[in-house]
Amino acid sequence: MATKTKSLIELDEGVCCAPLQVAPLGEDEAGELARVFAALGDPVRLRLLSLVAAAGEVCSCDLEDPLGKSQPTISHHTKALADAGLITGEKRGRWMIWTIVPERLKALRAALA
Amino acid sequence: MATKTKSLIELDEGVCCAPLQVAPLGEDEAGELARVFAALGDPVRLRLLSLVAAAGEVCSCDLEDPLGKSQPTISHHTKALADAGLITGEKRGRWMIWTIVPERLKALRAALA
DNA sequence: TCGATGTATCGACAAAAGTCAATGTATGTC
DNA sequence: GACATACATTGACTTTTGTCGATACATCGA
Repeated sequence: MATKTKSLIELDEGVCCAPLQVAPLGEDEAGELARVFAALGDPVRLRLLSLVAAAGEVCSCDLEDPLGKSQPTISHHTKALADAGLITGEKRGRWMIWTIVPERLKALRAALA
Repeated sequence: MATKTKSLIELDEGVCCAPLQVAPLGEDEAGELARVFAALGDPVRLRLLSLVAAAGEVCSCDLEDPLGKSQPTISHHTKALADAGLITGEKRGRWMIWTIVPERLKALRAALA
């Protein structure tokens, strides 16, 4: 396999980019970090994330009512959070079960240090 | 003065909202938190923030070259970060000097806990 | 006072994002 | 097999956002 370019994934392994304060972010690092923060930059997604985090695991169907959004919108937001690596989904029967990815949150905290 | 509605400012005083994991975010809290994260959700602003953080203080004029953006665009982004409370500006002569607000970053880390 | 410099604002525009109704696709139940 | 349920995808629309040129404002030096 070719040497993979450094990515945010490394954050999950504790390698982590230099915290903001230390050295100016490169364009690539900034781009990937920004994608994750952008995923948090929507109130509906933040509440969705906190619902998942607080409950441990939640299916999509149990998110519509508390968030007050349509089913396609919920699906849109879960996908956005999953693409950002903040939650992960497992299909269980007809239900899609979402869980948070704590390492990802940890990595974000590190980047803000 | 009337009793002010709870705001993210309180984060700066260590009061802080419950971390994501603990309890579902209210709509107001989510809205304010999302505004801050949205400010971080752009690669140019992230690099701008890291430049300010790494240098301690920077004037707007010294941001155009490293970021490769026009002066109005820099002004636009500094305003966005300042509105989010992540940086603060002080006018010194003809220069606008920007500094990070470390308590704000600390508050964000706490919210992600 | 005049010209140069550093920022902010305005106006315009293209691109991206949030939302939902309609429809498609699995999965489970009778 | 037929129907119901949970979720994803598509298409369309509106709003927001990032960008820059032009312009206005403030400050300093000559």
